[in-house]
Formats: sequence, C-alpha cells, structure tokens
Amino acid sequence: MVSPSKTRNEEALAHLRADILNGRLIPGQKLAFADLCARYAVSVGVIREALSRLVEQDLVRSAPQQGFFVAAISRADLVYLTEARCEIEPIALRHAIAEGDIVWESEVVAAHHRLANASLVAPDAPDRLSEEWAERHSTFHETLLLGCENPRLRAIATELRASAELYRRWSFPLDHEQNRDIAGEHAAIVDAILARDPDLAARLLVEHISLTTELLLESEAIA
Amino acid sequence: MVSPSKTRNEEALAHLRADILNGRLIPGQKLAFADLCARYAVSVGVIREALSRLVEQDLVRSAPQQGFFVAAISRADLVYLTEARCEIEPIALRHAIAEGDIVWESEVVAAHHRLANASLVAPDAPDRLSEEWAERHSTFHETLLLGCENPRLRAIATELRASAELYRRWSFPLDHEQNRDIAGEHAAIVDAILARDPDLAARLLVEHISLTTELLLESEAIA
DNA sequence: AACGTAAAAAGTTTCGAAATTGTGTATCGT
DNA sequence: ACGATACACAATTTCGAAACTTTTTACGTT
Repeated sequence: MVSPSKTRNEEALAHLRADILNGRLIPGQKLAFADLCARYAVSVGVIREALSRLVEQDLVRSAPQQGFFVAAISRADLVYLTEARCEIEPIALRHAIAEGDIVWESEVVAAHHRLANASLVAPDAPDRLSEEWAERHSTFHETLLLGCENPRLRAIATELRASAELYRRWSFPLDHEQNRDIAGEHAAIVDAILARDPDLAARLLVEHISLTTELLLESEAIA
Repeated sequence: MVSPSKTRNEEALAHLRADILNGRLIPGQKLAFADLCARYAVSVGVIREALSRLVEQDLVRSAPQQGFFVAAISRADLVYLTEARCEIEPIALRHAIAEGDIVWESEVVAAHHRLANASLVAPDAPDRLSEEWAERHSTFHETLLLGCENPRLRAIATELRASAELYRRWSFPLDHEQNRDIAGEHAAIVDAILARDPDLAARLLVEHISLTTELLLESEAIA
C-alpha cells in the first residue's frame, strides 16, 4: 500500500530541524539527549537517528563520546558558505530559467507577491526580523530554485540556503540594512526571470547574496 | 582528553559505505537489519544510524516502514548526476588551481603517477575493471579537489563523485573504452593544472566526465 | 596553595526485547 | 475459478535499561 505513515523519526527530524532553523535552538548549543527526549517525547534512539541526519546536513555537529551540538556560526564559515552559494545558486537559477515552465513562473510571481506584502520588522518587536518576512523570504528563494529540473543541483542549492538561514536568524544587522532596497533587489531578480535573461538574473542573485554577507561581516555581529 | 575513540557507529558507517562503493552491496538491494547486524556484529540501532547518514549522502534510500535499500542506478539519474558534476567539479578545480599551494601540486603529481602505473584491467579478470585502478582513479580525482580551500565546495564535489562511483563500479563498458585514451586525458588535466591554466583544466575535466557518461549511456549497460 | 589522583556523577553509546506495521498465505464466499 | 477477508508471519520501528566514557568533584600529597 502507498503508506505515507509518518514514523516518529520523521516527526522528530522535522521538529528538530525546524527548531534549529527557527532559532529555538542556539548555534553551538549542546544537544543533550535527556532534554531532547523530554521535549519531543521519544526515546534516545529516535533522537540519535534524527541528529545523525542533521549532521549530514551540516546543521548539527557531533563529537565522538561527547554528543551533538547545533552547528556553530563563524565569520570564516560564513565566507565559505557565501562563496559556495555564489557559485551554485546562480547555476541552479540558470537551469530554472532555461527549464522552468509557466507554472513555475507563476509560482515565482506568487511567492514574490507574498514577500513584497510582508513587513520586514515585526510590529511588536522592531529590533528583530519579522518571522513572517523571514518565512516568506526563504520560500521565495526556494521557489526560484524549484524551477531547476535537476534534483541533485536543487538539493545542493537548497541545503546551502538552509545553512545560510542560521546566519540570517541569528545575526541580522537591521541597522545596516536601512539604506538597502532589498525589496527592489527581489523585484529586479523576478523581472530578469520573467524576461528570461539568465545572465542578468544570475548576476543580480549573486549581488543579492553577496551584499547580505558583506553587511553582516561589516556589522561585526558574528564572533 | 582529545579522544579519537572510534565508536561502533563510525565503524559501521565506514564499513557499510565502503561495501556499497566497492560493489559488495548491489544498487537497489534491500538492506535488511537482520543481515546487516550479523554482518557487522552490531545492534539494530547502530545500523539504523549508519543507514540514516548514508541516506543523506544519497547512497541509500529509505521508505517508511519498508526499510532501507542501496541507492538504485538509472539512466535519468546518471544524466542529472553528470550535469551536476560538470557544473560543480570544474568550479572546485578552478578554486584549487587558484588557491592550491606547492604541496597540493606535488600531491596531484604523485596521485597521477600512481594512477598512470596501474593497469586498467586486472590480470586475472580481464572483463572487469581493476580494483587497484578504480581506487587510484578515485584518489586522483579527489586529490584534485583537495586543493580547493572551501570545505563546503569540496564536500559537495566529493559527495557527487561518491555517487558517481556507483555507476563506475556497476556498469563500466570496457568494450567501448578501447578507443579511448583515458591516461592521456588525465595527463592533460595534470599538465593544465601545473601550467596554472584554469580555463583549460576546467574544460578538460568537464570533457573527461562527460565522455565517461556518454560511453556509459551508449553502451546501454544501465536499465 | 597547587597539583595529581581517585572516586562519584552525568552523559553518551549500545544492546536486545517489545510494540507496531507491512507482507504473504490460506480460507471462505460468490 | 476468482476476489475479498482474516489470519499468521516477517520485518521495521521504538523503547528503556545496561555498558561504557567523559566530566566533575572530593581528597590526599608535595
């Protein structure tokens, strides 16, 4: 039978992953089994398996006989990560523009529309990034990659973006973003896609990614 | 204490991974726990954890409540895989040429020398690829990537190569390789590296990767 | 007081059995 | 004979405790 019966393991993995990406678990933090077992109401084995998968996704680190930790963030890693994304994401985007059909195009437009209508900062917490905007921003960029038919390229680009989420969640320099027209950057990328101009779209995407990291490094928000 | 004390898990993972890459486990094959526990003399939990990690490495597939299987090979996946490698491996190689020091250069020369002095086919089994050559070929290409300082790019390229190993091990069309000067291809790549010519080296590497896949597809060796 | 040693505590790692789910087989009814 | 149902079997999944390591704490010596 076609049974999508979710196992406890898949739930724990999804839950744990979301908790890391949403910032409920802090980079570098120890992930003790006792805590996690209580938090998700499952046994050690299930937690171990989920953590093992997250290690392979570079969201968790493990040290033999010492347990697991949320992946730490550092300036050096951010530079490497950004370099990798600037190489690979434009490739995936070029493929998407070449291969993506009208359905994908419409999804891009829709995702961009949702993003454009979300406020960058939360009304109640003006010092922090709005959860809604972060969510829609993430979805927007992932939608861009979805047009790429090659599942391997897509998965690689998506995995790099997930790692990058950690930095965005934890050290976004709101002050330095004031002069930045981030909405305009997104709009320009969408326009280039609709115009089926891969060179322009790729260049804009790389500039978008690079600028975020440059501002982050300038802000000295990361040790 | 700095303790590199190998856990049973790491051993099982390494062993299992090697068994898949060396062809002792067949693509698509069911990986039953009873068998694996007996084979590696460990409990189910340890096996599950190792398999989970291999799933993330795309060497094993899992279906909920149905267990784990060695990743299957297919023409479609081979095309995707080759496309991804042709995009990413040259990027890593360009970085290596730009960043690699003299120590890396010498390692490349050494790895190539070992490869050049291995016979393609085994003396006793002329129909199959020599294990020694396969090993040295794999090491040679991984050495090329080692010059790239960016650990994320390196890891991505290496992971794709691991997946490609499955195809090489299982469906290498020796017949069609007769007219191919594979040693010459490797030598040309090394020459381009030593000449610090990234464009030429990248082009040669892409041609090298592409040709292998083209011959494989022509041979109809894969269902 | 500082250092090294040893016991105790806390933690990870591993196991083997119980619970759960999927798979195959035989039986019954049409 | 064919199809569906119920049963028995085999396999995965999950658990909780035992075994082992690391870390902390307490103690005695220099």
